[in-house]
Amino acid sequence: MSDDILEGIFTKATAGKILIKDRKTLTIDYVPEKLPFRDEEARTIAQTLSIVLKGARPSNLLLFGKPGTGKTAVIKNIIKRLQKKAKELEIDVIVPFVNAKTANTAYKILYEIAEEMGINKGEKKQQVYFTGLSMGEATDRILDFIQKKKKLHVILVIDEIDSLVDKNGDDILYNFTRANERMYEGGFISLIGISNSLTFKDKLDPRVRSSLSEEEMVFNPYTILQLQKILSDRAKLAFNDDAISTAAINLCAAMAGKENGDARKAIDLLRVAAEIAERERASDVQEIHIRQAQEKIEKDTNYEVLRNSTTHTKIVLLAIMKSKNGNTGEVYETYSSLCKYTEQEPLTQRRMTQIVSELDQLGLVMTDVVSQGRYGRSQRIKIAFPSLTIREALKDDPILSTLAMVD
DNA sequence: ATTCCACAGGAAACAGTGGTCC
DNA sequence: GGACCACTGTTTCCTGTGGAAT
Repeated sequence: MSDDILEGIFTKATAGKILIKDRKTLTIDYVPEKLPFRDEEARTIAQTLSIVLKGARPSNLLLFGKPGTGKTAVIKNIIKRLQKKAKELEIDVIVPFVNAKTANTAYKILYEIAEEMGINKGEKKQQVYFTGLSMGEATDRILDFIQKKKKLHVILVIDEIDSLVDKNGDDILYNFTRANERMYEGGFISLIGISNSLTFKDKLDPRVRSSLSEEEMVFNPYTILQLQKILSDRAKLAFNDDAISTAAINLCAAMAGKENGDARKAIDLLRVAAEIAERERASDVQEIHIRQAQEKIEKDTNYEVLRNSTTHTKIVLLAIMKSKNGNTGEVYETYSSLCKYTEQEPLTQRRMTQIVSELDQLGLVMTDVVSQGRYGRSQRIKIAFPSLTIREALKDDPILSTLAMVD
C-alpha cells in the first residue's frame, strides 16, 4: 500500500466523528420502558392480568399482529411490573416465557417451561429432562408441580404460538387449557399466546379455540408516520446531536412502512446505516446510507442462509439457476444430473419441491404456479437475488465450488 | 362438457440418532 | 443393556387442481 493511500485513510479518520452514542438502544433486545402508540393495548392487557393480584385467574389472552408491531415488548413490560407488584403483595406468580419458534418442538417447549418454573432445580423424580420422557409424563410433571405448590399462579406466555400449532398441532395447548380442571387446591394456569398470523386460530380444535381466545387483541402495523416518530425517538437516544438527518429517518420509516410496518426492521436498518456512515467517516447518516444498508441487509441474510444450507439445498439452488424455464420437472432433471456429476444420491422430487417451498419462505426463490392446460400444472421457480451471491457463497464449498462458477 | 397432463402438497410411515429409565 | 421416547429428514402414497385440448 502506498504512502498516499495510507495518508488518505488517516486524514479521513481524523475528519470523521462518532455518530452512535448508545449502540444498545438499536438492538433487538432493547425494550423501551414505554412503547409509543400502544397505550390502549397495554391498558387492556394490564387490566386483564391484574386480577392475578387478587389471587384470581386472568382470562387466557391471544395477541395478533405482524412482526415488529410491539406485541412482545408490551407483554414483557407489563409482566415485569406485574411481577414486581406481586412480590410486594407476596403473591406467588410465575410467568414462564417461551418462544415456540426457538424452542422448535412441542417437547422442547415443555422442557423450557419446566426450566423457567424452576422445576428442574427440584427433586430429581419431578424434573423434566432434556429428552427421554413421554410428552404425557412431561406435561404431568409440570401440572403436578403447580398443584403441589397449592397457591401457585402461572401465566404462561407462548411467543410465536402459530409456529407451534403449524408444526406440532394443538395438543400442548389442549392440555394446558384443560389443566385448571385438575387444580383442586387453588393454583391455576393462564395462557397468553402471541401470534404473527391472524388465521392460525382456524387450525385449532374448537375446544382449544374457545378456551384460548377468552380475550383477543390485534396489534395493527405501524403507519409510516408512527414509524417516523418511533425512529426519531430512538435516534435521539442512540445518536449524537446532528448525527442523522430527518430525511434519512423519514426514508427509513418509508422503507419499513412499505414492508408491513415492522418497527424492528426499521430500527435495524437505522443501525446498519449508521455503521456504514461511521465507516465512511461521514459527518451524519444520510439517505444514501439507508439505501446501502437495505442492500447490505438483504445480501448478508441471503449469503448466510446459503452458506449454512445442506449440500442438497445448494444443488437445488444451482439447478434453479441453471435451468431454462424453471419448471419443477425441468429443475428436477437438472438437479438429478448435478447430483450425478457430484456423486450425490438424488432426493425424490417430492422432497425437492419441499426444499423449494422452504427456499420460497426464506425469500431466496420466487415461485409461481402456472397451468399449461393440457400440459399440466407446474411451478415456475426463479432465483430472487443476484447469482453472484450464489457463486460467492459456494466458492468455499469443496463439492460445489467448480459447479457454481460455470454457467 | 369432459378429458387429461404434470404436478402441488397433505398424511403417514420409516430410518437413524441421541437421550433416559430401571 | 434393553425398553421406551422424541426429533429430523426423508420416502411413499395419495388426492386435488387449472385450464388447454378435444
